[in-house]
Amino acid sequence: MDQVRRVGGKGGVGRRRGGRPTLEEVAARAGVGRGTVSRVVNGSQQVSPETKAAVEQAIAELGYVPDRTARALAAGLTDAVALVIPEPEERLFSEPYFAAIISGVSTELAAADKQLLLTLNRDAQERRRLGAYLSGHRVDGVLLVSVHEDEPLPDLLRQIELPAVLSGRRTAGEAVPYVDSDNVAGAREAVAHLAGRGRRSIATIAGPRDMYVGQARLAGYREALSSAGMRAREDLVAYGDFTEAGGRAAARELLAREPDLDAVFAASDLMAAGALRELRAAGRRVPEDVALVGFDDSAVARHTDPALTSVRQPAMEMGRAMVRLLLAEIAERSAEPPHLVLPTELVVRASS
Amino acid sequence: MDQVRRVGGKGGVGRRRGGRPTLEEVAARAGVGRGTVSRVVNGSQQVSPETKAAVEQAIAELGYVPDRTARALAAGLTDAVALVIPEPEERLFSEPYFAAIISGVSTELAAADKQLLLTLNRDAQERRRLGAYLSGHRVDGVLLVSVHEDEPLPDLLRQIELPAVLSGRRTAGEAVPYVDSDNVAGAREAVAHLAGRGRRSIATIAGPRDMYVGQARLAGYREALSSAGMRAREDLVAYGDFTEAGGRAAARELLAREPDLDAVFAASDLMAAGALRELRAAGRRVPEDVALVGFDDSAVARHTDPALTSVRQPAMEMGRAMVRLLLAEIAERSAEPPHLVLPTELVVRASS
DNA sequence: ATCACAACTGGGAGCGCTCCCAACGTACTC
DNA sequence: GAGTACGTTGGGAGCGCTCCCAGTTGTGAT
Repeated sequence: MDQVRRVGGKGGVGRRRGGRPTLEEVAARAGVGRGTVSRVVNGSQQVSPETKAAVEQAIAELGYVPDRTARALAAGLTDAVALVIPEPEERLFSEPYFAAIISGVSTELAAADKQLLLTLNRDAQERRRLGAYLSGHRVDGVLLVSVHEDEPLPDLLRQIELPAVLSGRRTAGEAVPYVDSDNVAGAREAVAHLAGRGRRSIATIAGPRDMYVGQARLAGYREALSSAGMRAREDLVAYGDFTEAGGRAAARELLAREPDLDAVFAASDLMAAGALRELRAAGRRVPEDVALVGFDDSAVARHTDPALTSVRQPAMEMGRAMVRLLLAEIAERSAEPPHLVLPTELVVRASS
Repeated sequence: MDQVRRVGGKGGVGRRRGGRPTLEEVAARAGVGRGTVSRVVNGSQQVSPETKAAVEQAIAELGYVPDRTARALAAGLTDAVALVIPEPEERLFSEPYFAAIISGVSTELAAADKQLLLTLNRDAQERRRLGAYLSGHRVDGVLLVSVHEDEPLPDLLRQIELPAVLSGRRTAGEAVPYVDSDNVAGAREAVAHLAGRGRRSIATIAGPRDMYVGQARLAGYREALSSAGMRAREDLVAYGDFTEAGGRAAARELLAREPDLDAVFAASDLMAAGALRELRAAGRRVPEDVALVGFDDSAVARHTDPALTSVRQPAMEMGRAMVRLLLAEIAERSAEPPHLVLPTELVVRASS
């Protein structure tokens, strides 16, 4: 029986390493020891040019590719990072924000030659299993997107000493490293823009109360009103859940409370799109009767009619920044959890 | 690049994730051998109930979580699957199709307790590195989305004997396992719908010629015309690249060739959205003057004004099916490359 | 009592790699 | 000449697990 060929895997499912050469074989062929090949592969300076050349030739001849699994086991580092998105799929579909984050993360990770493990966690049950997953030593760090205030995962991760970075913070004083966009300033700018156009009765459709991002945008709304010398009226604030349906319901509510409102700032484009529909249904013209501004500058914003003025978040850049922060944390844990707040940009279109 | 490796090798202690218990420690605590613990963890029937209970208690007490890296190395199976999306990020953002595929894949993979490795490959250079990645023994199989006709990856994968499943096929006689939606039938239904509404001059904005999906939808268009007793006119076919801009340019072209066209079937919603803009700009009313149908039933379709009639692809289900096929291939390679073609559904809205 | 056979169980032998250390030059110094 | 320093190098000792093979025990048949 050939031990060389012998492969594991229960149920007879062969190990599929059809003769893939190992470090050892490269070493034999190059006439050097394992350690030397390892040094060459990992770019150590401690190898003489001639030896290096010989090893590289052997690698080329054999078509050797290092086994990352073995490397991970021996070195204790997996060179992989998990991206956790604890959201129902509807949002994943409709919010290009996620796609942009993923794209940014992917780009930056590829540059660092790290791998991306994607985890979509719809429900709490899956979330629980995730803990085991992550402690199963398969990733060096975790990227967490769209965390709710009561999300326990970040703390769990800290407990098992797995570096993590959030996109967005759970609270104002977030204790875990994060990257966020300047939601307060973005909202402020949007509302100031509305005020600047002479709108006097500016309502807002805020995000969920249990998400910092919702609170922040609402705070920006209030700040802008106050700066413009307007009184903040609680009856001009309605809450939505970032969905189109939620936005529509919120708009209906606002219209009922204040039929004369002449502007709406929605904390997401999807909610703005819902509001747009409701305003239309209620016979309001946009922007003539009611100006409308959204948040996210998503594809939806460009396709409504009229196209939505919206606050652009640098989602892709946020993804990249998250990775940079995470890799730094993996290399060396910093004493203070670092964070980064990126600026937003108001994109003015026909709706305001 | 990784000089500051954190311990390992010798001394036994000091490894990265502090006191995570090992199989061996569980064995010691339960007073059994390693093999027995392994059997319990992997659900073997060959363990007496008492022993099993003892081991399970030890596992619970110690909070033991198997190390997947070690398992992968020893067993030769990684329990991970790569999802490769060789697309520029623009499409990833704008086409909810990808998000839906990802979501389906993720769901099905989670159910099988497998991990999802996501790889976005913008350019050919990254694509090349991918080969090494994949042969680096980190995944048991590969899911490939949106493959162009000249994509070499599937064949490369077959060469290194890594099971793969495509979403969509490269050619009519695809030799690699795939899951596809019935593009021909979908297009046929869309065009038949247009003909059924009395449209006589039905143009199409087809997808890229080098993608099977483009060809298939074009074929469906022709079949439907022929079934309706209409002559296929080549001047009523324009090609786009699945983007909005491409759709707009194609619509301009069509309008120039045949000002009297009264319907357009676009091979994607994004192209339909572009066409809608161009039709408007050219003074045509939709649907009164020109009826319009898209493909994909994406979020865009719902947000244009009028909302687009579109062909829905079961993208999420396709993702799930891909995983099922792949897992089957991993378990046991089938002689004939299996494939699955899922039905589409016409969603009629205001544009037609 | 003996034997055959099954049901269990322990632990050796790796999987392919990284780490580290001792050992080897070689080139200087004193 | 011995002594010191340093740049290289080979290979032992694991990393935590699975696989598999010999036990070991228990059971029923002879």
